[in-house]
Amino acid sequence: MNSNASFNNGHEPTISDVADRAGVSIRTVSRVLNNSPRVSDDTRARIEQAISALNFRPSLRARALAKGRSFLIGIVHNDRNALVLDTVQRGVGREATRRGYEVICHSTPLEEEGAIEDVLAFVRRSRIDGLIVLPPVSGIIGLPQALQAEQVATVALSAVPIAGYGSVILSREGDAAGAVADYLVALGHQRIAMVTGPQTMISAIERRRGFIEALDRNEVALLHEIEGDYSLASGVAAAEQLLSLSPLPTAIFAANDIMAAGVLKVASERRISVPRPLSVVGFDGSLVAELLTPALTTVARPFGEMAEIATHQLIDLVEGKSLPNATPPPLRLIIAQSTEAPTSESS
Amino acid sequence: MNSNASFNNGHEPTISDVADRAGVSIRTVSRVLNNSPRVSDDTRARIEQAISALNFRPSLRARALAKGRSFLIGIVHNDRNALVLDTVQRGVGREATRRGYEVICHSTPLEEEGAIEDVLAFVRRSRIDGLIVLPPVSGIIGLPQALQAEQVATVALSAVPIAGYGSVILSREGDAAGAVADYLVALGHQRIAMVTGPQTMISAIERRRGFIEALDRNEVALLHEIEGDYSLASGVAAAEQLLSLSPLPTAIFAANDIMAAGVLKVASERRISVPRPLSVVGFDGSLVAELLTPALTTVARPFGEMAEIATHQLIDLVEGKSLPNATPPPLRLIIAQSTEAPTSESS
DNA sequence: GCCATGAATGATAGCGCTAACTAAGGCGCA
DNA sequence: TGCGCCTTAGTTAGCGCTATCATTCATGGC
Repeated sequence: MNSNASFNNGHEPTISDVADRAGVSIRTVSRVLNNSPRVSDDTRARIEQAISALNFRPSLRARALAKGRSFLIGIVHNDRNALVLDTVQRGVGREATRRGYEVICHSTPLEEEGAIEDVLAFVRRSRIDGLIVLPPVSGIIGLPQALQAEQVATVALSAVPIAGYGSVILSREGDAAGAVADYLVALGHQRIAMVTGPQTMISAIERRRGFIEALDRNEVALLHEIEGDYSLASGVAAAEQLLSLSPLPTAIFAANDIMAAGVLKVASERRISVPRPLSVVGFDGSLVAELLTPALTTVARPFGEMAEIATHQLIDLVEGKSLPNATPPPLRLIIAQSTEAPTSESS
Repeated sequence: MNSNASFNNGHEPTISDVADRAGVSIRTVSRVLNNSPRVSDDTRARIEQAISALNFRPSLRARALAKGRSFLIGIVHNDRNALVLDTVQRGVGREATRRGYEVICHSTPLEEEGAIEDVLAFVRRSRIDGLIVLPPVSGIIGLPQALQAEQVATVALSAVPIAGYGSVILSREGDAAGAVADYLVALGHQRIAMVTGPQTMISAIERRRGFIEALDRNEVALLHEIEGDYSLASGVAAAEQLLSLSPLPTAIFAANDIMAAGVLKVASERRISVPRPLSVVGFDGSLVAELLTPALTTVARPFGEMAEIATHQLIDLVEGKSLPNATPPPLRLIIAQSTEAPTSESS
């Protein structure tokens, strides 16, 4: 359509090209670029016109060098976040672009000792201004302190408050797990079992706690629980035990969608159909939930919005602005085909 | 353990700190940093020792400014790549780190017109030195030319050769689809149907072509084909038609795992069990394949290694080295529980 | 009318690194 | 012994911006 061709004399236009064209000094152009108030409307208009005429955009790297900042923010994640990574990156990217930053991603292993060193190496090497840490990496003990020592502003996503981060975007996973319990009890379930996540991980602890506390409030006792490690195999192993109980549970809550997939596998093998006589609930709201048969009732975490909020806070932190308390959107129970009221004879 | 504390006098050590400590000029330090040969072993050793004593690492942004390059490479992907994104990023990150580059990710929408503009805006804004483009974005008509005009080195991952990119890392998806056909025929299937991907997308065209050509070679005619769009809903819709055929197909090949999940859903609804009398095959080797019940026979694409190779080539391109022809690892047929020989009466 | 006041703009020194260009030795060879 | 040559190391001018001064110019109170 319109020829956006820059008047490129062999190189990108620089701030002095703009200054020449507008007939001012580069200092004044710089003021306009930085929204400094001491510029007359007239001059400002002339400069802005020159900027768009030349299709000029300031060099991030020159600005970075002069300002002593990189205008880069990092995301630290783990392959456990694979299913939500794209969503998170989009959220971070939207807000970062709006504010003139770029986003660097780093996938870190989760081995106890190596992780902190790995993250620190990443921070030092890339010279980012700020960092967003996703769970479960955010829950690593000692990481906030290590990052603090490294002088990098950090915002974490987490299921519980953690001291040491510049800010924590909370997702109330315990509450959401409680909502699952309420929902199952409301359907009429009494024999409810749970496959928990690894109790070394904060999110897993929270999901278990929230679920059990809500059952208590409903005066229903947890029939049985088995600890998994969020993997498919552990979901299968847990289900094999739970589905050998007699009488069978009428509902199983798995602490993530992947283990729930394992439960569905074992149920299918044993010809126990879902949702009746067995209801199954997952957690995460990942895209696998709807692919499974039957589609899984699960809890969706609004990672896109959380990421956006986290980025907003992070950049405020980097730029020394005050941090308003952000309230992230709540988690949402997504009811699909894997849950139903228990059959009458078994309730 | 060991205190890695830098002798930080309030700021990161710079090249002149190193020069002072080693008793040489910064020019000589710079030569060491850039592996220039004209430095005596003695001096080099002294400088290297000073570097590690100060825990100095050169500022990427200063180097970027001086060299006129950013040492940043970008990955352009799309939410369709969500399931492999983490793998790709790891692969790219490994090689990029090794060579002193950082990785910026950008998720781009796939609307026909908007995509090219979106990618160009990203390239201009971030000032990356090079770009890796994943399918299906890599297949957008006109994109290679637009990127060429933008002067950014680009390597694409693709199922077919595409003119205009600096280099293309090929995954022979047609061949892999052919291997699926061979495998099904070898099992004894004769009534085989396919759910294709959208025939506007290169990968979808290739998968269809490879599958049908291999069936031809085996002298088996494709019973029926329905075009989907790689979504779950389209998989369901296609399966509803295919499973209304009479006699039923004994095998269905879906062009991606997600549509295959849709086929499993419909099969389950209609109480047609898998793998007998109905075998189902997917494509992608995504982590959903193993979560499904039964676990899906599928084709794994070695994205991690492809990404690593792509990055290697890209950086060679950026640095003006010659490009050796890279042979990416082949795709792999993963045989799981969703396929089996057809029941004798139906073969 | 004169100087304090303040707004608008300019000159210029870095930010930390790279890369011409220069300069200083050490050596072989006539 | 003197000369050019090669190797090694230093000097210094940018890269494109920001930000600290300094400067100019209009204004207004006395």
